[in-house]
Amino acid sequence: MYVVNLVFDIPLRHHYSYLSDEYLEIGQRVSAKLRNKEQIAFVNAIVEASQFRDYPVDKLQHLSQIYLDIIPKDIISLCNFAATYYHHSFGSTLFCAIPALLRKINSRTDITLPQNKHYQLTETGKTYTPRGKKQINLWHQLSLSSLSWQQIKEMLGVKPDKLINDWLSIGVICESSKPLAATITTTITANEEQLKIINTISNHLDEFHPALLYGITGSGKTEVFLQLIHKVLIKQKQALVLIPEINLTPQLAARFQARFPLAKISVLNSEVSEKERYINWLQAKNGETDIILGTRLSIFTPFARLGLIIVDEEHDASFKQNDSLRYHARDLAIYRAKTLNIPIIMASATPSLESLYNYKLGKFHLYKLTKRAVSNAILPEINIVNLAHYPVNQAGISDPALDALAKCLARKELALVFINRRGYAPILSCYDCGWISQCKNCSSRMVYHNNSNNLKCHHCGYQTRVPSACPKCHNQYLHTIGHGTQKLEEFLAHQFPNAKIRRIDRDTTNRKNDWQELHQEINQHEIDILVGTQMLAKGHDFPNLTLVVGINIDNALFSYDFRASEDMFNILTQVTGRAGRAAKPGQVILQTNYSDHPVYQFLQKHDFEGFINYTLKERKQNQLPPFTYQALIKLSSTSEKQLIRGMHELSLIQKKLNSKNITVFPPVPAVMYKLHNRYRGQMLISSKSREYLHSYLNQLEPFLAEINYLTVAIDVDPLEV
DNA sequence: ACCTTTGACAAC
DNA sequence: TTGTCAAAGGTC
Repeated sequence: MYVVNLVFDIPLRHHYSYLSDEYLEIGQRVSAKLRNKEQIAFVNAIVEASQFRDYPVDKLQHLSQIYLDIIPKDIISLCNFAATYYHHSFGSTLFCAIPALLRKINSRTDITLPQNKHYQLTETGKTYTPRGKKQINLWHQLSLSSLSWQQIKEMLGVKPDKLINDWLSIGVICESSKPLAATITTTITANEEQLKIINTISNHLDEFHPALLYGITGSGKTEVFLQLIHKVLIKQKQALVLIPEINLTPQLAARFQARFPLAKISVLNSEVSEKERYINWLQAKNGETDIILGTRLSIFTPFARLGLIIVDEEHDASFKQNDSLRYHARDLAIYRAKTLNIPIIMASATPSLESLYNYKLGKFHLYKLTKRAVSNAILPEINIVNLAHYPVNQAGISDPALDALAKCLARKELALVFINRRGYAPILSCYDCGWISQCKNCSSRMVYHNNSNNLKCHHCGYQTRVPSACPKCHNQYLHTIGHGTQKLEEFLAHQFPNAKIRRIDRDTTNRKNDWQELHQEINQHEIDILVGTQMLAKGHDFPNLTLVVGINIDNALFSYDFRASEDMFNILTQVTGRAGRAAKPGQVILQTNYSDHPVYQFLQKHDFEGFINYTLKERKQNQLPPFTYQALIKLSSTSEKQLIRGMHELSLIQKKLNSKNITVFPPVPAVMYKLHNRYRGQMLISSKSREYLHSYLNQLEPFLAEINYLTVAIDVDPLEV
């Protein structure tokens, strides 16, 4: 008889003990009654019942069921680290890290994995005479190379089990080992710069080697990934590639598959069904998968032989999860690479200040790609249009920008107009009484969408019909304030009636097919002008694009969030990087009221390093990250009264604690005070030392647990302050 | 007397 | 987190 210590999906520190007749593995999935309710749990520890002292053994219950799934040790230790670092309960952390199918009590996990056997012709098989067109064709293919069950199925068009069994029994074919994933059909030569980096990193494949790959847009970072992955595949190891958004996945997956036709590549993101995720999880764990391509959540995928982690667009904020376990996938990836003793490549055209600072501290190795990969491709010329001299029209566009658009149309080349705001106009207002389109759930305005004739809140999703008159004073004439993608699209269609204009934002382009269609249309030169939000900025390659116009880009300059200008610089670098990727030179026009602002000066000179040094200096002066480490205590409640009570209690707690080497800012209402019908407040804690910050949070935690009349969360290394 | 809301507390 | 329990407050 054994006593097992179980981890449940509850936000508590404590774990619970049960009796088991069988010996169980650490990480094994079981179910047991907790508070009279059947729940899934995982084995945290196991001892002989006679050795157990913590609780009277005769009062323990037996666990109910034992499953076959086991969370591997390295994932458990990753969760342990994440739980400690992000001050989240171990139970909730572990349950975040596994496929949803494994979390639920009644889900079917008795899935048979897809067939992955391979077959080849035997010596006798080579003289066999198959009958029928399809069989002849199959036999012919088998005489050329071994084929997988899946490939045979595709050739026959039906389930091949019967034929395979027949041929196996008469000795025509036999099972063969899986062909090497590293087999490449196309070889692509890298340029000198790329080769040098590939060769250097190749020397560190068997050790922890945190590499920051800083490569300008279009410099061919992906080629570096592919060649390094190839080297990892040759060693029969697996690779994990983390990418920020799901938009880019199909393109990237296709490129990887084309390069490694025999590799098993699994995609992992929120579009993948729960069942498929579970299958991916199992296949990566048992070593069948060669490459996982996925969003932040894939950092928790178990691997049998992980050999390399790549974090593409390492600066991207979507690697940070902003609810439940508030982890940063890049940072967990570093931990994972360190414990596995493998290299990790963090790549970006605009690396985060945190990573660059880590390089300056000697923690990361820096590799630079400074040239565009396509020969002759040069960085676009950037023109700053000072709006003091060139006023804008009703759609927010200046004359120089319109001129450039007209010329681009005449050249029959593609133009991109970037405006980071979807909808028609961000506010609808009555000039008579001052009514504005306020959301009833949030402290934000509802955006006017003219195609659906709706007012939509972009924060909570609430929408209403556009009122025909002012709801307050019944004035017939309501006005829009500001510009969005729809307004711009409407204006450009009017201005250039013969141009084919395509709007790209979350309202038009949501599903993966949309992107495929878009790329097809662009490649067939069916589009003249793209109007879109930052969705367009990331990673896409539009060969004929030679003009980029940036509208309404000043918003971020004077934001409450100290990271806003960094984000804006990055997005603009990415957007402008779309222009002139092929042999044609590109031009960028940025409209601003603050043309003297350093951000624009650095942008214009393509001086990322200048911008970084300027921003680092500013951060140092103001004692901000990366020079200090921050944590946010976030409070929220549906009752404003309770929130105020919570903020008051938090400030009392804070005064009681020893805050040596810690700066604690008093609790304040959040910038978005009301969101989705919840009132929100926060307390910022900052310290020059990570250790001090963590020990302060440990001190604070038991007190936070006592504030149980509202939701309290700790956000370590928050990205939005 | 009876019903609903609220806060405190415990889970093996 | 979820669920129970008792006290408190309100209604018929």
